[in-house]
Parts: sequence; structure tokens; C-alpha cells
Amino acid sequence: MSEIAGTPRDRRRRETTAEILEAAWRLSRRDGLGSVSLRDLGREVGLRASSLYAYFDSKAALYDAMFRQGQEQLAALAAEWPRSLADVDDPRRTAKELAARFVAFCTEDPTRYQLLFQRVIPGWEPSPESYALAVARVDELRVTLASVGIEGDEAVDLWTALLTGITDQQISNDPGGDRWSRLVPWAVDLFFDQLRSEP
Amino acid sequence: MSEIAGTPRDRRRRETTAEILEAAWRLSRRDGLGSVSLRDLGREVGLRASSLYAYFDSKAALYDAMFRQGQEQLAALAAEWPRSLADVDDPRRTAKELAARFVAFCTEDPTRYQLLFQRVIPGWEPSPESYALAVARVDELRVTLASVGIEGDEAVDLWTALLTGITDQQISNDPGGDRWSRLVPWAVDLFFDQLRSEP
DNA sequence: GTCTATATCCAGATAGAC
DNA sequence: GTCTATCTGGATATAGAC
Repeated sequence: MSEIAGTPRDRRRRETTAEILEAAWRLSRRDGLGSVSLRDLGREVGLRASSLYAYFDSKAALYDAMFRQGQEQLAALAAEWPRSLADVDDPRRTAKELAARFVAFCTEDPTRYQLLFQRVIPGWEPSPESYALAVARVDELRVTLASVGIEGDEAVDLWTALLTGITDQQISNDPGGDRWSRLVPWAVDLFFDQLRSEP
Repeated sequence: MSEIAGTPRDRRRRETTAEILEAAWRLSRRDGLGSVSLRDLGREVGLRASSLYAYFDSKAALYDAMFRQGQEQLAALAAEWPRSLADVDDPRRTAKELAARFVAFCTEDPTRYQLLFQRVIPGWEPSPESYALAVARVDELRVTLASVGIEGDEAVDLWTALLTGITDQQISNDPGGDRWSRLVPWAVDLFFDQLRSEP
């Protein structure tokens, strides 16, 4: 729990674990999530594949740690946002910013997006504890949308569908571009005009 | 080109090819697209893996044939639809039906959806000729939307994002259910109300 | 904790006999 | 067209020495 504590040995261990995770992300971005081998991963950090088992029980455990890390990055981003839009100057404008940042978070690292939001690794899915982090994000979103009068599970679901749909198209059909991501403000307008009565 | 022509030998060859493709779909649905091995695939049709090379040049060619088949299935579905909504009784209602059928097409076979609309197989993408089939679908959609006054590439892009987003959430977070797919009529309303001036 | 060595199993692809 | 045999290379994981 404490982030600075521990013996020097603990410290070293955490450092190596972090290095392995970084390398795993690097290789995943280069070759695809499913194509990372423990041999390559070991080589990347100066270890033999078998030595990685001192840090992760299995490859599935490695994926789970990556998933958790990605969720924590999203949580860190979300922590910077206002939870309620009721008391901001321009709720609609702020909503557009939040939406744009979420889509940017997803498209700036398609590999991370795939791990967090799609099931592309055969036979793997996040552990219940890790998946709970994702559920917490949706709960936050519900509160935020409700603060501007957009209520109900269905509205939340449509919102997520809209943003992940834009992300998905962007990644699959115009990687690196903005053909879909630039539609975000428009999509938010559409959503607000329809679901909210405002001045 | 001719579908019935050919010597008996040709006929047999086409039959076997079709059997292999069927088996490939079956195994993909069972184990995931990326997990199909030529060994298993051969066993499924009573052949050795090496014999499959008499029908497909490589595994990538097999994926390409599957992709083409999926696109043709979608094209066959689209061929039943009215190209223009200008002269149907209730354009909005018809649009809802088309959208619902598209989402149903995608969710009823998530594996096919992944192959057609996502890039989940490391190192593989459809050949240009096969991808052209997908582009043709979008062109059709452009015409259809234009027929009800919804014009512009951006509207087409947002439409596809909306429907694939709904599909994606449905597949990833509520497989077999309808938590997202039931939102289709609502999404179409949202779209029409905003982008179209109608009586 | 890291190594070597190994177990076990799998992949895609090709050569050449029949 | 199909087979056997094989190539070449890969995977995850474990045992046991140091």
C-alpha cells in the first residue's frame, strides 16, 4: 500500500516489475497484444523468460497487471475532471472537453484501448477485481451526466456507445488521423440537444 | 464467374473449399479468430494441415476468403433493403429497421463482426480487393442517407460510429443480451431529429 | 532471483512419394 | 490432391544448480 516503503530489496523488485510492464506495453504496441512472447519480453529487460516467473505467476497475470495499469491511468485522468457539471460555467462545453479527452486517451494508444475495452486476447479476460475498476468509471459517468439532467442507464449506455464507436472507427479505419475523433463535439451537441432542456 | 459450370473436378474442388471455410468459421467462433490452427482446421474436414495448401496459399489467404465471405453476406442483406428512403411510406421507421438489422447482423456472429470491422488478428489485414467490398457498403449507405436529406461524409461517419459503437458495447459487455441493441431506435430518432427537417 | 536445461506442445510451411 | 516426413521456429512453464 505505502508507495515509498519497503526494504531496498522490495524497492528493486518494484522497479523491475515496472520495467517488465513498460516493456510489455512497448512490445504490445509494436507487435500486437496477442503476439508478445515471454522470450521477447525477457530479452527486452535483460532477463530470461523463465526469470519473469519470479514477478508474474503466468502470462495471464501479466495481462491483468497491464489491464489494471491502464485502468489506473484512466482513473487518474478522470480524477482531474469535475465530477459534477452543474456548477461549471458552460456544462455543454465542459462535456465536450471530457468526451474529447476520453477519445484522445483511447486513440492515442490503440493497444491500451483494445486491452481495456475489447476482448482480443483469446482465452483471457480481466480478473473480477480488475474489472471492478472499469465499473467504477461507469458509475462516475452516471453521476456526471445526471448532474446536467441526463438521467437513466440508457442515456449512459448510449453515451458510452457513441464515444467507443467513434474511437473504434478512428482506430480501425483512420489510424493516426482525426476523421472520426473530430466529430466528438458534434456528437455531444446531438446528445445534449435531444436529452436535455437547457436555455 | 459461372456458379454452376466446371468439370466435376472443379465442382468437387469448390465443395471442399466451402467445407474448409465453414469449418474455419466454426472453429473461430469456438476458440477465437486468432486461435485457429491449420492442424485443427484440417482435422475438422478430414485432411492433413499440409493438404489445405492445395486450397489456400497461406493462412492469410484463408482469412481473406473469410473476410470476403462475410462481406458478401452483408452485401446480400443490404441488397434486400431499399436503396432510397425517399419513396417509402415511413422513412424514419424504415431507417430504424435497417439499423436494427445491421446491428443484429453484427451481434448474431461476434466473430464475423471482429473479422469484418476490427483488426484483431496480429499482422493481418484484408487485401485491397476485399477491402473494396467494405467501401462499397459505405457508398451505398451514403446514398441511402442522402435520400432522406442527411448529407455529408460526416453524417455517414457518425452514423457508422453510432451503430458500431452500439454493436461493440453489446458484444463486449452484454453478450447474448440486448442492453445496447435495444437502443437502436432511440439512436436513430436522435439522429433524425437533429439532422433532418421533416414534418 | 537468475540461470541453464528441459518438458511439452504447438505453429506455418515445404519436399517429395504416391 | 493427399499423404508422410520434416524444417524451422515458436510458445508457456517447471526443475534444480548457483
